Amino acid sequence: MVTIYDIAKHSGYSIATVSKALNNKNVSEKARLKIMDAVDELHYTPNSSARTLATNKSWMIGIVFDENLGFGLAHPFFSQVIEGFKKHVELYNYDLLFVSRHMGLQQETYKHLLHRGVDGIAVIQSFGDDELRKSNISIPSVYIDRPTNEPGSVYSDNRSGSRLAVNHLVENGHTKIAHIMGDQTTYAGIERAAGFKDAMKAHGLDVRKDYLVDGGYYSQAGGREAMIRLLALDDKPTAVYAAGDEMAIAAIRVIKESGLRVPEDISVIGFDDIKLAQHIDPPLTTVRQDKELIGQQAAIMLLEKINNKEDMDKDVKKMVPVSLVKRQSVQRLA
Amino acid sequence: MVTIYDIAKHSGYSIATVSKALNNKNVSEKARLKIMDAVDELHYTPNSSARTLATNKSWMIGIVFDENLGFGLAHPFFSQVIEGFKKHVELYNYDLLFVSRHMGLQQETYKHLLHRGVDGIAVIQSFGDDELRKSNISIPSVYIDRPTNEPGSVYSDNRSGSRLAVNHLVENGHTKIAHIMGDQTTYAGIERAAGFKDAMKAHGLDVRKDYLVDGGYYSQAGGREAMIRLLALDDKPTAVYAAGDEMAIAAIRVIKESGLRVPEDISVIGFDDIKLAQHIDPPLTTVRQDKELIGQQAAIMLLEKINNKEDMDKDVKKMVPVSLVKRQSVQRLA
DNA sequence: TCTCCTGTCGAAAGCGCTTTACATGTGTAA
DNA sequence: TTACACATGTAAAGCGCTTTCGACAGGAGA
Repeated sequence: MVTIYDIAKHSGYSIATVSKALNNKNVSEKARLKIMDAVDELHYTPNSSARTLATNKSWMIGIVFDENLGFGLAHPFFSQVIEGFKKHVELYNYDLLFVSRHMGLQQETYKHLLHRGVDGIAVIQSFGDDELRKSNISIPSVYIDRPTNEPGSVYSDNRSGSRLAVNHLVENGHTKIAHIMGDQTTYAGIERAAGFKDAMKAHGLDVRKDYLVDGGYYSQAGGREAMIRLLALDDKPTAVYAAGDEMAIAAIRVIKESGLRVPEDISVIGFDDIKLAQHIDPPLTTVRQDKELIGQQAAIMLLEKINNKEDMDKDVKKMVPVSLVKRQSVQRLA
Repeated sequence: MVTIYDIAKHSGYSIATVSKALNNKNVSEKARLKIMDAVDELHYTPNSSARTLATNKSWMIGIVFDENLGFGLAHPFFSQVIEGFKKHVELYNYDLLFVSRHMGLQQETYKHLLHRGVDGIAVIQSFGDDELRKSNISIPSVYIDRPTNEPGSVYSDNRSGSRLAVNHLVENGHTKIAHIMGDQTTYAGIERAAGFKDAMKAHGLDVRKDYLVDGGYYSQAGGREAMIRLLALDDKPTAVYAAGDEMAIAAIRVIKESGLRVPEDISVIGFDDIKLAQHIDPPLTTVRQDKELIGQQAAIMLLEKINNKEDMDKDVKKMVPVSLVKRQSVQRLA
């Protein structure tokens, strides 16, 4: 391995000067040139561990995400958020570190990140009530998709999303609107359900208990079950708003299987706008989360914290707007 | 920051002994216990930079993937492969490092990885003819989805996949079979096209020039264009085999838009089995790539190289099998 | 009793870098 | 000429850890 010593010897300067030249500190132009020549000639690459050790700055950001959903990195929502995050932080030369799952223990993961000396942490996790507990020393961090007691989070405006969905349905003449809820321990699930109720009330509609069904963790299986329960009702809803696209897609399938049509008999609206949404039949009307933007905002917030450690504990929360994407799964009530 | 010195002082042993205790070297049980107590008490976390500097082992694996496709981390194929890769390497305590793109220059990326001191590199990239050029010092690496001049790669059995597709079509009575090719600078594209031709010949069918259209980089846009060209033919094919699901999906859409039906008028078969495939109408029959397995095999190969540096340059290639997933986009020719 | 071995432990060097504090040389002003 | 300021370069310490090598104690064998 070629080190700074080799460059020093080869260029005739001391290692201190070499280091300064490499870091754009004050050295004469002549020295810089000679040193850079040596660098090129010897194919020198600085050693980041040594640098990190000396400066206490790793230029790495740790990513922690929920592994319990079974998708891992391939999660349709997470991966896009992370991509948005990555695009922004790499502008500032940070690399991303994905650490091994440590038996699901947040505490262990945090320790590991501490061990790695990351400059910041982005946690992207929809549920779970335990948080990255800080030890005596703490790392700047940001939470995505869920506000926490810890300072700093960015998430979608879930309530507005529900309002958008309900409004759209009501505008199309629907009053018998059901809601397939996301798990009620998740922030998004709670907010979307609350937003749904509020919006219904705002329209003078009452929210019937039997029209409120739990779809669990946003999976197709959960959506399926929920929809089956709704179809079993004597007085079926004419529209259902699902708190997630996967659940909405499953719901559509169940409706079709039962011999009814979407949207002619029942209108369906989802949440997320995953890639699949536009490809199913009928294309799904849904509330779109701006995944890239969420990632980007989280990145901005985290870099801010990293650079201004003083107010690292300032609790900023950033809500990113959602929008309604009208496709063909909603129809005016006859 | 609490260091090994603090533990030494607190436990009454030297830092050498502390280090040994932490690394399960020979120390008396008594010493180990005392030291571990101190570790717990002081919330000690070892510093990985220091350790890496001393041992020249980082326990990080660098991931390099193609950013030019526009998906980044959210790429439907890549993300699943990487997830499979991650699942395996984390069993051995490796973390994954995603480095910033450096102006698309492989050479820069490689230098950066060298700078980071990763123990190994996984390159997942379907095309591009430049490779991670090694400098004088080289890092164990593995190439995914494309064999290279560099030793070590794992990829799907693309030719067999084409054979599977063609056989299935022929078994269903088709003879007028078109192929929407993947870009012919990509390994997969070349292999699938070659496999297609071989299979056709094996059945005594000739491959017509006008039935061989280029779909570009596996995108829907490319598939769309290719299918339009096929439909413009006087003598239309009764079946089309696309070298990628996205292209197949676009093709189906074009066919429907033209007033024809899938599979009644034209059968379609894809390659990949992305998640979308089962959700479109009609559900797509396709050649399935085992993304998780590819990732896992790559991980196994890389760890092998890392652990047996001697034969790092042994050129192993691993081909992972593909399978045909029959759904409803193929029909027996009337 | 003395010698030799074995098992534990510690001093110190070293991994590759940054940074402080100081030395040196040059030019300028008095 | 002397005095001083400034620009440039360097020696050395230190970041937190591993590892070699030697010291030492205690037990076994003669």
